[in-house]
Amino acid sequence: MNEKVTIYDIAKKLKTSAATVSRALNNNPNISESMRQLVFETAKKMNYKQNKLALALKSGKSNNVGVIVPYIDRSFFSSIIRGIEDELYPRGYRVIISQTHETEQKEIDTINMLLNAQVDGILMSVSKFTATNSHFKRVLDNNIPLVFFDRRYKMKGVSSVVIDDFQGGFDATNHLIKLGCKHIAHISGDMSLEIYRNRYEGYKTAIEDAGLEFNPTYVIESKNDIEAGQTAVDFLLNLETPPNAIFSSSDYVALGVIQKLKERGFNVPQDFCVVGFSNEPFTKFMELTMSTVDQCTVEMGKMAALVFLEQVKNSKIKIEKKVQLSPQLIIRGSSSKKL
Amino acid sequence: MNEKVTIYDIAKKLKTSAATVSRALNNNPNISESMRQLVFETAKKMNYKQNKLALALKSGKSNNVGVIVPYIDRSFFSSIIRGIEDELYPRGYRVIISQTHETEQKEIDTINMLLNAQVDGILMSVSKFTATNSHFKRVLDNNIPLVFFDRRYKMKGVSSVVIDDFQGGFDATNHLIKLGCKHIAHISGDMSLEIYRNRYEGYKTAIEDAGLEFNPTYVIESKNDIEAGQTAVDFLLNLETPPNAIFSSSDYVALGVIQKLKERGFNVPQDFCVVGFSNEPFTKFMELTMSTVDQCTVEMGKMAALVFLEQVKNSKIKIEKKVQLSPQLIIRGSSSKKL
DNA sequence: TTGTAGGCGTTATCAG
DNA sequence: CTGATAACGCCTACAA
Repeated sequence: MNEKVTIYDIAKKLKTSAATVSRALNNNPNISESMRQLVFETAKKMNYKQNKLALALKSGKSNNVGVIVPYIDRSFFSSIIRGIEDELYPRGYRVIISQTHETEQKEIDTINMLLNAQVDGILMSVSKFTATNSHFKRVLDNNIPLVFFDRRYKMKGVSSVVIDDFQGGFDATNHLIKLGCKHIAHISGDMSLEIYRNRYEGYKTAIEDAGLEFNPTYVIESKNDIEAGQTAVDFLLNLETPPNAIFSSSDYVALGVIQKLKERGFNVPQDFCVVGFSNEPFTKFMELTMSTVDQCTVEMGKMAALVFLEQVKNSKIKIEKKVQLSPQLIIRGSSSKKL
Repeated sequence: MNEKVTIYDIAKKLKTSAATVSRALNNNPNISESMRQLVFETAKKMNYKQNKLALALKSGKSNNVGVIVPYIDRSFFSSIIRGIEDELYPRGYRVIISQTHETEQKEIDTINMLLNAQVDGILMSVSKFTATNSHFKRVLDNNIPLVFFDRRYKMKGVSSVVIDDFQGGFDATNHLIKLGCKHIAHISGDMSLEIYRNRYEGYKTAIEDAGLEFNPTYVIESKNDIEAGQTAVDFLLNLETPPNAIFSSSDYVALGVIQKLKERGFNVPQDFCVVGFSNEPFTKFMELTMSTVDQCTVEMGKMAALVFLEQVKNSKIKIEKKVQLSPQLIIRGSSSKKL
């Protein structure tokens, strides 16, 4: 029933021109106050809605930003997106979400679609299996801001927001050392990924700084799931000198670790301390709550949004901003013994 | 460096017209094969990207759909969104996300923005505090499909996808009855919300169908958090005839229930059975895993997307589709005793 | 202060 | 088969 009403319709009813209506609506100074009032009233009366599409075509700015993540239903990513949306919505930007399902092909497709859709910026976390970067270059060539968060692809001209994984690994390990643990093992994710290498480096540095012996057999590279944690424990406990603490770069692995430890009769944290990484929601709902490292996800999202906004503001200057947020060690039941 | 290339640029280079280029690119039959080839090649060579904005303005279809949820970082909503995106992306739709933070004002604002942005449809879960419906009417007046999922506002002409909350409540309670529990309490969320009333009705019906006595003092209305569960247990255990099982319409409340029960020396599930609702991720990571009712969130998202697509296809007919998905009772540790 | 005209990039219509 | 032209809705010189 409600056919779309345009500024022409308003102009016709007011026996004036579309230009006048446009000026009135945009609070252009060169217009009489009476006319402005009149236009506003009839616009409201006729239920006029500005067509942002036309505006976008004209101005070249869509006021849409694309956000690309592997999966939106991982708490880590959804809370980053929350931060982004919270920050960008009040500034009039709409957030377009896409998932890559961790495949490079979908990442490429998605970027092409977003480019076609004339987004004003792309904020993304790189898919695990991305090996090429020409699609990122294309974004840059089109002169639209590209901001990586968490997982980045190292290249020139791109800003990124990550947490200080080294610091996180260091803090977690150091906490275990302070608790009196002398034999601390580390279960890492895929070391070909920067984030896991950095957490590992933090671990190693903490060990060495404390004058403890670094033992390479205490370092296990594994998948990020519960089973991997269980398997790792079985392996570690069979060593000649088994560890009495574990820092895991994944909360899921840490969960498997705790399960297996209990199964084998250990008391956590009295006999054995465990610290995970990510502050997944479940870590605080467990019977024995888990110590972990919080990655400030909402904060990370907000920061990514702010970096984007800054680039938009200074569109002439090419900024390459690297923001590194400090992770937050959260001490809970799995590593709280007092010695 | 890479200035935007349009079909005019291609036409110029090929000394032909934009119309021809457009036809070639769109595989219009009225064009010579040689021309088509030539256009495709040079388009690729010049790195041409179709401007979807212009197309959208021309066609009136933006190929964007708006999705509105209270908060994107709740696992319930993010996995619905995942379902929506998975379904819509391959069909060329992009998904615009916004959060209402459970306020009606932001819901209204968001709908206005999305309308201005000429979205082709709106899929949403109504904010808890929404009391009016004129913004929904506006969507309908603009003739764009509106699909509610989970929380709906009862009104004519709007499709919705919900789960059968009655069934969920019934199944959960019936499961407890079959386990031999005779005194089953129910902790409900805000009864002014349809979903909680329905779960309650399911509970009540199961009790009565089994020939057990329905006891109104066993029904508690509370907030959806851990503390509320703890408080409720304290209250229930002080009754003359305390219950020996609880069906909670929230997993968080159920978690508080289990915590408090253990604190007071009960063994779950031997002395006391508990079933929650929602299948929050943490329920399967707890030491004592929790029985709950899964709401098929990804499925719900997919279904909402399909209902939208159907409405787009038959745009002349006004469809008002009510889809009700069956919830899935998941039996885990907190209610698994054999009698 | 107001109106006219042109253009943003496409596609559709109508001639040729 | 191909080319000009109008139109989608808006903004903005430029002219009046």
